[in-house]
Amino acid sequence: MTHLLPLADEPAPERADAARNREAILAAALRLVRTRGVGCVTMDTVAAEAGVGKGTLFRRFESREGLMAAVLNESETAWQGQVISGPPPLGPGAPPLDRLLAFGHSRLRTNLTHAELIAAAGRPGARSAAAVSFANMHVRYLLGELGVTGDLLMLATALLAPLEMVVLDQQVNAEHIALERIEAGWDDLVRRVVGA
Amino acid sequence: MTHLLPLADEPAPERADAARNREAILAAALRLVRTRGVGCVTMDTVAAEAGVGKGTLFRRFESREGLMAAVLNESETAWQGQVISGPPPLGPGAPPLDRLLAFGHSRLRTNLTHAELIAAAGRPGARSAAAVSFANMHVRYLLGELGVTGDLLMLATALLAPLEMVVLDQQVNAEHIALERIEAGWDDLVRRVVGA
DNA sequence: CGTCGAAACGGACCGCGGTCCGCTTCTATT
DNA sequence: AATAGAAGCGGACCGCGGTCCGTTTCGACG
Repeated sequence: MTHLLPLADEPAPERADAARNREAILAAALRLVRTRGVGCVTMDTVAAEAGVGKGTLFRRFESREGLMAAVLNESETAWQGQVISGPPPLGPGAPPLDRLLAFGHSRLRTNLTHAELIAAAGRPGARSAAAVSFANMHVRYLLGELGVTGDLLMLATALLAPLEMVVLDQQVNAEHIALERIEAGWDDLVRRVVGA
Repeated sequence: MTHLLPLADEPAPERADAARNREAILAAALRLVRTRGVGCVTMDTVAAEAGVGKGTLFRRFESREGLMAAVLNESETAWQGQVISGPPPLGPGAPPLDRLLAFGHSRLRTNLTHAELIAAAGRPGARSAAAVSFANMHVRYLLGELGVTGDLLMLATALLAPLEMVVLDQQVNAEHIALERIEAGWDDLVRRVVGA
């Protein structure tokens, strides 16, 4: 038994080879997604490309959805960076309303861009918890800056909901609504909610 | 060759045995979903229960998602009946705002009740096209009655979006938000949108 | 270093959704 | 009633996601 007491229950340190494999897998997956498209990426393929056994994939990333979520997370993180410290109006420096509007447009485009990946990542992935709550927090913050009062968490959720892929997909692929109209509709919604 | 000219291109009449099988399959699926829960219903099981070959399932209902969508559609239709001709405030007879609020609450509960089935029916099913557009149309109508002006299709979509299962699931299962709060949040959203 | 327990590995294996194709059944027509 | 061919049928078959478990590798400690 080691001498130190487990003050905080750390999430288990992960062995060196494990970390190496995780990275190899993620890299392989990213490469395959880019070259062949999401639909053609099977777990066996990724395993082969990464030079590991299939079992390893599933130990590191729970499921196919989990792996896809991890791949998606790559670009998601970059996007979050833009929001937090990128150039205005998306990043800080612009008036709150401008930022909010820019945020919505950006999210819209981003979601549409990664549509396939988002679908493959599935809903119940760890993606939701992270991505959704980041977006929600940011919108809540901007609503606060705008002086909006009320249940901000609910309000933020309401603003974010129409930007979810389920909704967007229906509008774009089934109803063939133009992007500009969706954007305009969202702007309108925002203005009504903030009471401008 | 028959004598009559195909004035309208009818969707092919469906043979007697085909119709019989479709019904048997649907009934079997419904029964199994009720007794064992959605997760335990495999296509082979349904086929056995209905006394047909597996191939038949896939010819009638495209995919597992399609079959689940058909099962779901059963209760969906009943619900639409309530909205169109049921007792107020959900049905006709109450003031538009009351109807709209009742509509939202009802949809919320219904979605939550059929959560599993909705998940199993998947997004890209024919379910969207029908169910979503019915709801949208109804909300649009009520917004009209309330004298709201603007892009009603977008507005209706915005009001419906927070009631989608993707959003609800996140709120209920991940963030553990109470139902009452979600309802109150939606009511608030509605009031802001209609400008009351 | 050598040792030892835990963690990680890999690939054979399984179940399920989905397809395919040779056989059967229906129905329109005479 | 006979017939022809289209529509439907069924179950063997396939590929993929996911699991399991005997073997290998790591790294903490003496």
